[in-house]
Amino acid sequence: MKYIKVYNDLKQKIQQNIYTTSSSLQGEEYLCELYDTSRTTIRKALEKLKHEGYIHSKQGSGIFVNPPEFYEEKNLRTLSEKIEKNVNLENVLMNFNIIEADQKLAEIFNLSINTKMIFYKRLRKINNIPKVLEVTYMPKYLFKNFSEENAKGAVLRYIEKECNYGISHDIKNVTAIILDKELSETLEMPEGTATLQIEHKVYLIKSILAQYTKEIQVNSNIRFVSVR
Amino acid sequence: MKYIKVYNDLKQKIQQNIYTTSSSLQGEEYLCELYDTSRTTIRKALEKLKHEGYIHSKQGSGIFVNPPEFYEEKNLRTLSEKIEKNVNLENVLMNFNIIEADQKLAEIFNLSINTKMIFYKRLRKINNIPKVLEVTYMPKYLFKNFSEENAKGAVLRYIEKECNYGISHDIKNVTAIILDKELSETLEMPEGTATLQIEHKVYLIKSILAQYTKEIQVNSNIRFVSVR
DNA sequence: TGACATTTGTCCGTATGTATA
DNA sequence: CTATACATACGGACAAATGTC
Repeated sequence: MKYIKVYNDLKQKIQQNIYTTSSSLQGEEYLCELYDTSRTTIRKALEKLKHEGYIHSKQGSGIFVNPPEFYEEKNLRTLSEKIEKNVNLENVLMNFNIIEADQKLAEIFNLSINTKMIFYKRLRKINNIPKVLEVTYMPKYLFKNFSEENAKGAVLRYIEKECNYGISHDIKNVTAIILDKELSETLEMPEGTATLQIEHKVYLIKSILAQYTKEIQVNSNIRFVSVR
Repeated sequence: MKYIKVYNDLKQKIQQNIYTTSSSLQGEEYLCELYDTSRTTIRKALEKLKHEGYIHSKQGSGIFVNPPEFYEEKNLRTLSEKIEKNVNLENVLMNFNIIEADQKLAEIFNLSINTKMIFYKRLRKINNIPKVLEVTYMPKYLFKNFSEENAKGAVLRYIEKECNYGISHDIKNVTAIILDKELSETLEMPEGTATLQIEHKVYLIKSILAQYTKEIQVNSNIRFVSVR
């Protein structure tokens, strides 16, 4: 796929700051010659970069690179994709079980009651400091071979690479909660601290709900970008 | 613009539930004939609908309509765009002033210290119940005629329609806070309640920061959709 | 299992419209 | 006013995935 190659190459150049912020990208005609393709292909690559917040273009003027804050938080990234290379991410598995769906779970997943579900609870530590407490449910029939070992690793990566499922969307529901005694102990924070609770619904293509997660993040703020 | 017409028409049909969820959209060839256009134009309209979460397509298979939760919260909408028609939104202006930027504000807006800024604080009530407390800063030079009256209305609408500026992105930073005495009184909630504090940065095209807002929302959760 | 038609995805060339400098 | 650069639109060809017989 030619346009993906162009897209990847331009993205890399942008991330390496080869283009200074707001500087122009020498024009579509030039890029056609540089990559030896048609304008259609170049525009498709630019479209993708635009959609992900890397660039914007203006008729009659040119193509401009956006500052990093425009694109860094726009797409769904896993915790392991977010953190830098030199920090240590550890997932402490606190619970792992195959359970049967109760009414609430069945409704969330749009499955019948008593459907077999994978359940796990884990504490994610960065450089040995607790950061996220996660409770996750996944339908067993979609992930027949999912093991404790998988639950300790990068689960979204598992879904994509091992199972070959295409992840489509993640719907996040954010609320504020106050840490009770139990939570404050596991998260090593004072009781009464205000934290963010995030409910995730990870969907595969064709609207299949693959994962329902409730997580509590300590000491953190979330950043989102909406496009008008 | 032909593709916008196709886009609008299909969007309207989707929102009116003319297509049942996950049902197919009769195919590109069919749509070409229906709207009397080329496949390029149809595909451009479909691309836009895809980006906004209304549909997804699969090679060899077809075009499918997504359930409402996929698209309803994906784009930047103002409070007045979100609420239903029959509820009463009232903005109580608590403060309005022209101030000079201190160091922190100057840094946020990337302007020099003492630049003239519009400042206002307002309480947004829905059916007479306090919902959002907002503190907003906007550079005076961008909005020369901005008045108290404008601050009582729909400000994003003012930016777009009255000033003719194009809004590009909104970057939200969400944190959890606990209501102190003063906040709890204005928001009519018990002291100590956990709430969401959202910092907005509304950018125009070319990365110009038009508005910086800090808002506190009571009794609410925020929903976001990330695309993988 | 294999062959086939269908449907979306990719790519090219070309022409014209429109905002900007 | 003019040249430039992006935006829109058309038509055609082939590739790749899917569903069906």
